[in-house]
Amino acid sequence: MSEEALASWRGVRAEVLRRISARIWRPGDLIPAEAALAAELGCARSTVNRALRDLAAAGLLDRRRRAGTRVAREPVRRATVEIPILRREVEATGARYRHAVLARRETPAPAPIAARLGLEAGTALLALETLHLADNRPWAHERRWVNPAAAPGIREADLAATSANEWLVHHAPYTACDLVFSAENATPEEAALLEAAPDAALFVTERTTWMAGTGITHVRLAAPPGYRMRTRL
Amino acid sequence: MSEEALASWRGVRAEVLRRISARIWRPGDLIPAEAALAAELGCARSTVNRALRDLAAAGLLDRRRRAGTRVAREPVRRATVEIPILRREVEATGARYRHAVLARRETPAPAPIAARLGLEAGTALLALETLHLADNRPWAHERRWVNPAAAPGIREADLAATSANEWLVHHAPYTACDLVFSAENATPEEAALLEAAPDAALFVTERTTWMAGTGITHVRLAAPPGYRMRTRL
DNA sequence: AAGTGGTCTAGACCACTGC
DNA sequence: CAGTGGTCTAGACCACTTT
Repeated sequence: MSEEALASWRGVRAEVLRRISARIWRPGDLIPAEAALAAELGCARSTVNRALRDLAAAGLLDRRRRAGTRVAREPVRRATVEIPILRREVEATGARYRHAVLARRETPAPAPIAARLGLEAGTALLALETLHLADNRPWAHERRWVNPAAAPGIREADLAATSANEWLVHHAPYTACDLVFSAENATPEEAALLEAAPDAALFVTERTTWMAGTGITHVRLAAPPGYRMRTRL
Repeated sequence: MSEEALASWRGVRAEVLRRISARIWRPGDLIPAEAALAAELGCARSTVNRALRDLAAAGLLDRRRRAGTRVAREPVRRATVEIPILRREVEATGARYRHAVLARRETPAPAPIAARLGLEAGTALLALETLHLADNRPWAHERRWVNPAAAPGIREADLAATSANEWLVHHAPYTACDLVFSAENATPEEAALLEAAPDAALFVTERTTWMAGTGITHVRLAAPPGYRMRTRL
């Protein structure tokens, strides 16, 4: 009954988590209102609010005004994945990074790409094909379309020195990003590029980014077997 | 100069984002302290704090006490992926969910599994193999090890009625989770189970969860070609 | 109508760290 | 040591929704 004062939002979060895992509060249960919890735990309501908001963001609680806070019946947990620059990702493994631009041309946007970026079909885009290497071994194969209107200066950039990936990260911040991860069997061409077996299972990342509603770039990255994307929660 | 009062943390966040994308504040730049921004924007410091904390969590800003807040030189953007119950994921596509327990036995933990879960090698675990189906077509193949000591009641649970995935979500909340995503070529057995081509590229999710330091379960889920994991940022 | 969470404020103290 | 972000408080108003 007599709780110590938990005067830190992490402390409150831990206590709430304890009550959930001890099944004092079971899935679907309504838990006390912020004000009641604050009084019980001896802290300010805003401290309780921060703790509960954090747990709701993690998917453990459902909160609605007036309706109160409930322990999620079917927690949809959320994990964060980090999206570093490829060069960083390679260097983090201790390997030396290098990239090679395989193709570069200006071309009207194919319909599916234009649709993804929210542009008129036929808009002039910069199409790039790049191979990223770690210690001279293939790390990822990249196919990219860039909207030059949304990335001023990219036409003049030396993309052989700085990859488009890195150039865009430094020069074209984005406000929205769509990510799709999947597995695909390598085509013969891609298998050769990646020095992988025919039909090798590739880890494919497709990313589309926008700045304030304007499509910046759409990219497809294919990594050979062995690639692992990790995250903690 | 004369800013409107931005008396909402989303407004402050938008304004900071604007200044970053307009390159008023460039990568590496030190931005004004919270107190200065609050004065300039006409709001409380805690409002600015919340906005900047959010942008730092998204990877756009680097913040350190005393050192101040800088625009990240190489933003490591973070996206959140949702981890729903498989049944929910299937039902969200409009399909009917079903699962079949292919194997179930109690077995001493193999060394790698024990190591992952932080248990003594040889601890008695429940080993399960399950096929998840959407409209009677294979959706994912699951291999799971459960530590019964951390999931009391699972031995008695009817896992044919409620999959271990779902049972655990309802009965064993976790505090820590390790996730690894990769692509693997199907073995002949797995290809047959998933009704996929030999060597098909499978999207593999490996998940290990703990409650307060005690390993609960380790699971490997393999999804046939066509599976896509999406997220927005 | 009333009760809930969402947010903002003004002020305060503290932890950390670069000077 | 001084300046920064991190956090807590007490109070307030509001938006939303359920009753």
